[in-house]
Amino acid sequence: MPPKTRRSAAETRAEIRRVALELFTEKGFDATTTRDIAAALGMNQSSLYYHFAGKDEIVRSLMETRQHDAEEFLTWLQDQPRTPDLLRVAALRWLDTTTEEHVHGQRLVLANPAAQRRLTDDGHRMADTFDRIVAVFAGPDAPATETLYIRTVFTAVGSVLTAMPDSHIQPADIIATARRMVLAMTQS
Amino acid sequence: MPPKTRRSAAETRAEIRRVALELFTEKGFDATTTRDIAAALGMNQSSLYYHFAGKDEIVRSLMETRQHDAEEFLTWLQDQPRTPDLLRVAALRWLDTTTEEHVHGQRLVLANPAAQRRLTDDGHRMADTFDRIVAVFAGPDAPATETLYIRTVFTAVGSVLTAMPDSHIQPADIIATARRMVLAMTQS
DNA sequence: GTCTATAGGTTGATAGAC
DNA sequence: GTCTATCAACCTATAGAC
Repeated sequence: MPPKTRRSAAETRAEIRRVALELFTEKGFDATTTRDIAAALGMNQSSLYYHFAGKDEIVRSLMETRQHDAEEFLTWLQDQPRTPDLLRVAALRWLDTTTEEHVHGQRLVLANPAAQRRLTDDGHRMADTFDRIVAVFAGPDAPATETLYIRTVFTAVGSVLTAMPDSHIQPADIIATARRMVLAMTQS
Repeated sequence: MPPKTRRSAAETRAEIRRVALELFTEKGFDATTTRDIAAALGMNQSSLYYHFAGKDEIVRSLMETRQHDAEEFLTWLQDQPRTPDLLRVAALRWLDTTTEEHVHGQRLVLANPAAQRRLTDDGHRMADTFDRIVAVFAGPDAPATETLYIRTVFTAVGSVLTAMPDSHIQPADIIATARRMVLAMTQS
């Protein structure tokens, strides 16, 4: 326990992130002003700039990409023998790397698709990696519906969140439902 | 063929809607200015206000809700005997009412979830109707994962669009993939 | 670290000529 | 119907006192 100080810089930074995540997810990034964030914390709008370089930086720090996870997963995937049940095994493995915090991040991204494209060039790299993951199962000559199907399997969490964007749903329930969806869509 | 006039009011209105749909879907509603829309049409920003009362009105006219379809579907659904395959039959029936134009509308909504909540109170009514549809299969005491699963089945088109937001994908392919997803998720 | 004050820039919308 | 001109409102970000 640190002695009763006012509030450390690191704590305040975390508080800003927490409030911003909530507001950006609920009202959208563009519609959320820096004043909104500051007001929710009972502080002045300009004080945010002591902790973050700007509004963009706040949302960027929240849109933690899973780029590294995805690349690691791709490496593993490409080393696997192409057994008939590989799609199921792989999709479940990917799902297992999804933490509750990732679900909150996914919610934020789905609530602000345009902002993600605008502000994170990491979103593009993530999309590239996903293309390569899908390509393991559906080559370049595969029909569009096949590619789409595979892709939907791997983005099951996003599917469930799209069906139920309400932010009070438990991340654990989202993940559990996504698992059931993956199982159903990969029955042989 | 109408005689070579400059451009009728109805035609211009349609053009504005077409361009706005594209921009709102790609850049997002908040990030798209009335100047952007006007520029894409080679006209002045203020001229838009002859055809629409405001920016909000344009997007509202594009977010055509399927409220009527959904209510009609709910009425039909509640009259059906609760056979084991009702979920599959019903989900496919709902899917069959989805036109290509609906897919474009869905894309717009998914690209601007916050704007929909802000500007259309019709979105809430739609959500209510969907709650009642889902309730036919998962009562109030059903576990959250069951409700989520049913909901995901009925929003299959949204799932596929979330997996692949690129706007160059053919609506027919989206619908076909959604059908395959519904079939897989409703195997008995 | 947080405040006040304000600069600097966009934006949605209106008024009125043609 | 479309234009020019303009405004009031709002936002992000900075400067500088405390």
